[in-house]
Amino acid sequence: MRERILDVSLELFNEQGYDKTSLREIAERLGVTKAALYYHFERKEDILLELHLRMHALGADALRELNELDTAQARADAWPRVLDAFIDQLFANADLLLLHARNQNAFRAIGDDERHHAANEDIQEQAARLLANREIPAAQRVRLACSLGAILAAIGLHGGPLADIPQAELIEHVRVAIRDLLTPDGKDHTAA
Amino acid sequence: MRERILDVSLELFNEQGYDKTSLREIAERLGVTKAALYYHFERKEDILLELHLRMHALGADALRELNELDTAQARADAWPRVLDAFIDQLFANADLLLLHARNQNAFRAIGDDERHHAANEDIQEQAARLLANREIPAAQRVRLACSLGAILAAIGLHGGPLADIPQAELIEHVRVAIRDLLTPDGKDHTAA
DNA sequence: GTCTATATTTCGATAGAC
DNA sequence: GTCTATCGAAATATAGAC
Repeated sequence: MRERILDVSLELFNEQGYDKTSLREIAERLGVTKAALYYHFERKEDILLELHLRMHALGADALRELNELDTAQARADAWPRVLDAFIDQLFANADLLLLHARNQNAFRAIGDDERHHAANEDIQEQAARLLANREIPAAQRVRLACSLGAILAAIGLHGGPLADIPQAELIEHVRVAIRDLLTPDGKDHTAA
Repeated sequence: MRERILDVSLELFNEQGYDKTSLREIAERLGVTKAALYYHFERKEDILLELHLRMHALGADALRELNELDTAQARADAWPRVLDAFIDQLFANADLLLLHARNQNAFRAIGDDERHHAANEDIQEQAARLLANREIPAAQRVRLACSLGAILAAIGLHGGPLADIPQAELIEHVRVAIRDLLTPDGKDHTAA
């Protein structure tokens, strides 16, 4: 049941947003009453928190690999490879990603919560630390940031204007595009 | 006064999100009462709508230029140039962009509103139409989508992990990166 | 585990004086 | 144009029976 609540909540949060989704709606779609939800989750925030932890688990492995590398340059160099493997995983969990992209504000409010900062290292914090690392050339840091945004945009727009493109094909396009983005090619951009 | 309300609202919406920002807070920060706001805006939604119209105005010119081109291929070809000029404008209005990125749900709710669809063509719809155009090769459409996401990410992260990079430098990095992203370079990605 | 009922709070919005 | 005061709705959350 706890699982069904999380599934339905994720659906509704993505459709209408966290704030505009009431517990009554979640309960209705589940065929139960509002009060029943409180048996499984103490507060509404806890539902969102649990969904957040799932995304945290998603990237934990990949980012751990990055952090085990010694030098900052080595981490930057490894990024393309890690990112490439990452893309599949991100697309496979598009709904979790969209939840975060579309409800940044709601998650920020949770950030001040106890358990969030307490227990485990957040994936977002790890990514932020990498992007903030001044030992990496600024140009490369910007490209890293752009690559994340690019992937997220592709996933988000796959439900919209890019809906006609089969996912497998879309992923391949993204993969190649990201590789172009992350590998400066010294092309003459000043044109003729 | 109407201007001050919009300024403060934009601030608060970006800090806490549209839904979690109450009219009471906006009024408090302005040193007036809630009721005073209702003299300038009939509904809370209207504040958000007005902010939306400002972003619409932002891109209207650039996108009009695109739509005046005849063939779909011509529009795709012109995109890099338009986008390049666009980037400056987007960075100059970062707060408006972040508002939209961080409150997608709130804006979607407004989309069903009367005046929004009635009067003018929305910039987002125009961009969506371009991205959905099947006359453009899928690979290129994906790259267009990615470029938008990349720019947005750079702007969003400039307030965070990339804060130490001067804006002028950041913009230049983005400009070059986007150019790499939009021009497939036939590099051998299969590596050695 | 789920229910009915209700407490509590907060918000958007209105009425009318100044 | 701004105020005080209040309405009505909706949401989170709780209490206690089954």
